[in-house]
Amino acid sequence: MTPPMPVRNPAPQDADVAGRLLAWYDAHHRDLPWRVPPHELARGMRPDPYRVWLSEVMLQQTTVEAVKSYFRSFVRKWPTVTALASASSDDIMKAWAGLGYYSRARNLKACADQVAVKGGTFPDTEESLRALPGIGAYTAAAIAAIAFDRPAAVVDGNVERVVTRLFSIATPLPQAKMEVRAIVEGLVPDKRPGDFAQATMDLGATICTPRRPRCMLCPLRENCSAQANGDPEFYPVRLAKPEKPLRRGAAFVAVRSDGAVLLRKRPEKGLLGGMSEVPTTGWTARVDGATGVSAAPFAADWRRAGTIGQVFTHFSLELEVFRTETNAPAPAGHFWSGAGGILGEALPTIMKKAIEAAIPGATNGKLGDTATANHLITTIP
DNA sequence: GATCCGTGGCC
DNA sequence: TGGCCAAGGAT
Repeated sequence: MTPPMPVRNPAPQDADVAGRLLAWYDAHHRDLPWRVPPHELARGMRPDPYRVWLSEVMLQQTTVEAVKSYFRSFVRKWPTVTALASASSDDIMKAWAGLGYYSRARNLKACADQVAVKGGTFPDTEESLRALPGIGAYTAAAIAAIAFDRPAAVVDGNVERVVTRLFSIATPLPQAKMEVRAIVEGLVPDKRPGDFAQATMDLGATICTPRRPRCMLCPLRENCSAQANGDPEFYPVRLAKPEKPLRRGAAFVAVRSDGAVLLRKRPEKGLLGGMSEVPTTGWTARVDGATGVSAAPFAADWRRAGTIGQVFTHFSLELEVFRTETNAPAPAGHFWSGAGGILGEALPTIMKKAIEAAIPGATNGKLGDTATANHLITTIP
């Protein structure tokens, strides 16, 4: 595919892009649990930096819908950054389980600790925020703009899409990032920079969507180069992604008569770092080390319970699940989950799937039926 | 700069 | 149905 012929239209930087976006935001902003809407800001209300920070970290590469319930749960459990700092890493990992990218939870705790030591007050500049664990260029700019009213250039995936369309930027991402940033820096208004950032992201989420953008409803359509060219969906151009290799392994679900499940903790760093898991074979390669019951944590009457799968960021995984019942003490490095089941444990989704395959109903609906149906592989050779 | 890091919804 | 993508960060 080739980019459409550029069409001359009023240059976006000469239009009052920020003014139009803010007016649109006043009328069409989304109501979100962590957001202070424009009419309350106008009455002098200020966002709580803790809630802004928490929501921004949760929203990294994660959809708004997935974040909502986790955000509510976190602020109910830990209303302030000091309260969060007082929590154990273990409790934070448990509360984060299912949201993904678990290094975020570890960095969340590290960041809360640092802020708590300084009296529980977040720094209020982009640079000082950027120095905290888990806060990169995007998150620092977002907190600075939204919580502290600083004219920071907030560039996320939404903004990249809006800007590459507005200016017909055919340079592939992520190569075009610097160009996009420079443009945004020129667009940020002195007043209401936080609302401007949120307005741009809301526009990207509801109007300037990846597929089938609703250009007829867009406040910027008159100045959008891609719209004038007739193919906004062409942008942004992205580099092709490498295909995901398939890895295989086996998972062992040992069930005690009181319903407890044998677990162990994964290393702090790396894939699913710091989370719990049922014992498994290795699965760092396509066929990794010991296979089948020879890799079980102890000899027992292991019965096949099915095969589960999950697609991770850079590989796909299939695990053959084995189950046994035993009341033996936990082997070294292992522990029995709380009697009655595994609810509340820091289990990533793939591990909940494994347990669900071995003990139907064990995850008590915390693993969606749809997800279970989509990933349970019933045809076993 | 390239690679590693989850999950769920969408068409 | 599977590829795409979402308010990215760390190394």
